[in-house]
This record gives sequence, structure tokens and C-alpha cells, in this order.
Amino acid sequence: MPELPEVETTRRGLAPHLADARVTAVTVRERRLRWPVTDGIEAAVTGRRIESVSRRGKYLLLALDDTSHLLWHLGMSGSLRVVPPETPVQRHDHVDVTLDDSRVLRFNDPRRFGSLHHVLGAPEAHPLLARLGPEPLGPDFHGDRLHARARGRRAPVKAFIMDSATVVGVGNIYATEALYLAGIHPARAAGRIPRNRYRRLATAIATVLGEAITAGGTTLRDFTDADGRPGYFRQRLRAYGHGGAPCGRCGHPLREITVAQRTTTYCPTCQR
DNA sequence: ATATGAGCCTGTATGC
DNA sequence: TGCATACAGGCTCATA
Repeated sequence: MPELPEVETTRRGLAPHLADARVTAVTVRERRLRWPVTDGIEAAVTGRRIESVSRRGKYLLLALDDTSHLLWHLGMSGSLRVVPPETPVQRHDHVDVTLDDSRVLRFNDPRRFGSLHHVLGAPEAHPLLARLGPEPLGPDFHGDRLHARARGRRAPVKAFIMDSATVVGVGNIYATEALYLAGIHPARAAGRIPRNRYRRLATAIATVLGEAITAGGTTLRDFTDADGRPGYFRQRLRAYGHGGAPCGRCGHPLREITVAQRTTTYCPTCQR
């Protein structure tokens, strides 16, 4: 389940392998991803040189030398890795991008929630990216902005921060963790939280995601390996998945509820 | 405009 | 042991 930290870790793992590589072939075995992979992507991308690998939210962007981009989303079960030539194709290996050193950038996604687009124009204008909020680890993300955007909102704060127009990269796990860290009740109406607590929440979101990126970097450092992504950050989670266990701060049992159709763990004592 | 619910898909975990 | 069912998850679209 790639969240932003996993996507960033993937980006860092791929970048040195892909930068300056030339695409010699594109093979799409399964076009039915989140959106159908367009016909003709093979011809359009073959022969191009990859200039860089960047990330926006949970989207990966491979910049090609004709100013177009490959826009890739891993969904929740997708993975991208560079494998040696002749690596046997396995179930759910949907897309291969063969490089000029014969290695293969291979996309595997059992649930097919991922997607792949070839974007010709400016990627930030693409419909999937145009409405995204700030990067949680960037300079534009801070509590004052959260506070301003939350004005008048009655939806639970957890749903509010999981909305990618508010801030990108905060999925269920990290929303749960950040609210726990910040001491905010997940079901509280977003518009009823004061500015100073939003500052604390913004810090908590950045902290949690930053820590996870650091942890991810240790596990996924070599993307040519066949091993995948075990629950490296899982052991660090303080709230998510620990319903019933004692709170690490006060000892009160953590409670599990559903907020915005998502399982949510919180401490009824520490989170208000 | 905001808010909510459906739906996509399949591996894993649970229940009988 | 086998089978059935529930659930998880990110994200967009449709509907209130």
C-alpha cells in the first residue's frame, strides 16, 4: 500500500537507474488499469530518453526528452522496479519499459488501482494533478493555511486532511497517526479547530511523513532486488492498527471507530 | 459549494 | 481442509 513515503522511496530508488536511460521498448500486457492505458503509448514513448524522475503527491513523473511525461500512480498495490534482462514475467506484471542497457522498468499491480498516462503538455495542468494541494513537506504547507481552508467546514478533520486538495499524501494510516500525535479527535468538525492546533497538526503530518520516508529508505534501497515492501514503518505506528492497546502516552485503551468510511484509531483521553 | 456514498480490484484474514 | 465472506486501500465520479 504505497503511501507518499513509499512513492518517494520508489522515486529515489528509480532515479539513478532511469536518469539518462533511453527507452527501447514499451510492453503493455494489461491496459485495464484505473484508467485504460491509451493505445499508441508504446510508439510514442519508444526511443525517448528519460531525463528525470520526480513526484507530485503520490504520482511519479518521468520526464522524457520531448517534453512529454509518463505519469504513474501506484494505486494501493502497485510497485515499480528495475529488473535485470530476462527476469521472468509474473502475475500482474502489467507494463514493461525496456531500457537501452536491457534492464526493464516493470510495473506490477495486483489490484489495478494504479494508472499510467502519457502526458504531452505541462504535467501540472493535467486533470489528475491540477487540483492537488500543497506538498506536506514543502514550504507552502503550514497550519495557517489549513486553518484558513477549514473555515466553515463541518466534515470531520480526518476527512479534511485526507482530501488531496487540502494536502497531498495523507492516507488513512498517516491521517490516523498525525491526529494522534497532534492530540486532535479525528471526528471533530474541521471548521471548529483553532489556528494553533492546526499548526500543531501541520507539524505532526510533516513529522509522520518525514519519519516514514526515512524508514522507507532503509528498506527499499535497492530496487533491482526482487524483495518487495514489508511493513517497515508498521512497527513505528503508534495508533493505527492498535485498537484496544494502551495509549503510549496515558495508558488508556485506544478506541477504534469509523470516520468518513475509514477505520480510525484514537485515544479518547489524549485526543479532543 | 460541501459532503457523502458507490465503485474499481484482489490478496489476506476471518468465520463457518 | 475448504469454502464463503469481509475488509483494506486511493481516488474519482455521481448524487444529495
